[in-house]
Amino acid sequence: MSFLVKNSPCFQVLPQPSLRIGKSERTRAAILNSALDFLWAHPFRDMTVQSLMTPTGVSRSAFYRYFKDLHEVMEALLSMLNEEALAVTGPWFEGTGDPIALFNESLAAVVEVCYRRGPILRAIDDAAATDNRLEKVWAQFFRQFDDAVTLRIEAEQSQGLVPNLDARTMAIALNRLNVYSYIEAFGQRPRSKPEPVCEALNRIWISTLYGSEWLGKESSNLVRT
Amino acid sequence: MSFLVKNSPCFQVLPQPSLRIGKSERTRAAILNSALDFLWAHPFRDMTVQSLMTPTGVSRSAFYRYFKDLHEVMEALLSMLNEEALAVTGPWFEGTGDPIALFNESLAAVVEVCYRRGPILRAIDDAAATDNRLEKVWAQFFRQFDDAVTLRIEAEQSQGLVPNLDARTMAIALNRLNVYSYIEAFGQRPRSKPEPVCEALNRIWISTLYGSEWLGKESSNLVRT
DNA sequence: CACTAAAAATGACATCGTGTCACTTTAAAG
DNA sequence: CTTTAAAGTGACACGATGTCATTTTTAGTG
Repeated sequence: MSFLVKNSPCFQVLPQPSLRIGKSERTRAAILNSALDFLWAHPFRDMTVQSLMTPTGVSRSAFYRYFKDLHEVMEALLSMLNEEALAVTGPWFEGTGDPIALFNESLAAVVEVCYRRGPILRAIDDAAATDNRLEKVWAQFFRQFDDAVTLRIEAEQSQGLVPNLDARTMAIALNRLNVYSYIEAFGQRPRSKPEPVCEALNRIWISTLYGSEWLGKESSNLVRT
Repeated sequence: MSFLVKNSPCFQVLPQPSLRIGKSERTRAAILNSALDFLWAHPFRDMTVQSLMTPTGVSRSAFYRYFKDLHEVMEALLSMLNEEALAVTGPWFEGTGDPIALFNESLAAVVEVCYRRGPILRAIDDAAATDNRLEKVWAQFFRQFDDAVTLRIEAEQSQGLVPNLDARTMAIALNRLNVYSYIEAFGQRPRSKPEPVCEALNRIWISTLYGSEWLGKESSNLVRT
């Protein structure tokens, strides 16, 4: 899931069948690409094993050599998405520097990722409703961000930047706000423009955590140092 | 869906088989009650036609006399939930009176409804992912609140109470915030306590729309009159 | 009470996607 | 070229769905 390359109509797992890797790896990647292609144009509920294997030219039953079932495919896509999201939110979670500026940056980057992967994000959420195991992994994905945001809020609270509130409850609410705003806006094509969504989320987070007087500003070294 | 009566383990459609109504109506209500009972203890993905009919003592195939499929059952439950939610949010949507006080009241009431119906709410969202028609009805449910909140924000803006922002985008984001916070907190048992959720949502809405200086206050007639 | 027509309920069946399995084909290494 | 493990295949059993012809029940009527 590392080497991602731009390809029509969406980012693919492997650019072209590389001869340097085993046949097994190539077929597995082909299936994942099938899934990305399929979900770009259809909802998860219409996905069947057949629909993923036909484009690969391999028989349906071969699918089960690579994945336990369709949900395991979705789990692979989720782990891909998770990598992309973490890569981009890391800076804010570490959190050395101007908190508001850092947040703005991270938010914009994560919105970009979810815009680009919108239909996949939606498909994962849909699929999680139909499978126990995937549901757990999806919940873990959320919890990971819940934990990080909770820590961040508590850190800011200890500096007096954020008022006294139940950090975890707030983190959970704000993360649901974001993910389901992404799914709503970017989950099915034609997708909404990302900028207004980013702006709205930014406004909500900043005014809730720091107060509305900080909107559109960086917190500057006045407060921080 | 009008006469709702408290009954273990959750609110039922009909208290006891009334002899005043036709057999057909009674069986239909029995199926809906089966669904409420089932979803109180199991996720939607485990629901089958059989699982709804066994408790009624009627054969599986009789189900199709009353509903096209399981999703039509969920549609009926959604319309029930919709009634309950509208009844409680109406006052805020009409919006004559102190806006912040009215909002507090409506929010608390809607949180109570979603707490009481948590597992059902979750089941509807899950089911919507697996059926085109239900997905549309569910989207309409959201749109109805998106429209109402948008109007309300615009009304406040024209009075100078709420800053200039994209009202619709904000309404969509805030509604997703609420519904998916409810689903997260109340969607599966054991459910979280409703009060902290209510408090967090209140904080987010108020500080985003009116500014953090209004937290915990009513806007009073100073501003309004 | 008996009769009848419509409503309600039933069991059997065809369908569809799933997951498994015994078997065949392929391809890489000696 | 041979060997052996990996990759791929077709056929099958399963489970849930939705339909249908048929039977049972119910409610109204003479």
